[in-house]
Amino acid sequence: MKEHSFFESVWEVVAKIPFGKVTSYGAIARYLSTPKAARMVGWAMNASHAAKLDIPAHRVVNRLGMLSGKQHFGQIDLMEDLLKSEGLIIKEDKIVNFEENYWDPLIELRVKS
DNA sequence: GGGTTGACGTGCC
DNA sequence: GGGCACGCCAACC
Repeated sequence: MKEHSFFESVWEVVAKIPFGKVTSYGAIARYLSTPKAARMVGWAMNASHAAKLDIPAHRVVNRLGMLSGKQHFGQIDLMEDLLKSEGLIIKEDKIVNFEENYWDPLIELRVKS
């Protein structure tokens, strides 16, 4: 039995992001009831990458839809390319159709009434 | 326990 | 929209 650290909780949410959808670090943080720990979400992405986990970190951007973490993908254009291949429109490190493809775990993973 | 870190967010200019 | 200062907090040393 493995303890669920904050990082693992983040990875669990990110892994549920559907193809072609994106969300923000803050949204994940809010979903985990720690809205002020949004920075940790980004750190968790870095940790997941280091741990070689299969986490779609490219689907997580900041609240402005900007590819703030692109420089952590090894190749600068990798994140942008991955998102483009999923139907997203990127212009100058920013997702143009961000709101259209925004996936909020608070809504999507909420227990439907 | 204390200082540093950080792929963020909010407020303000 | 861009830039800056500050806050926030889990993980790390």
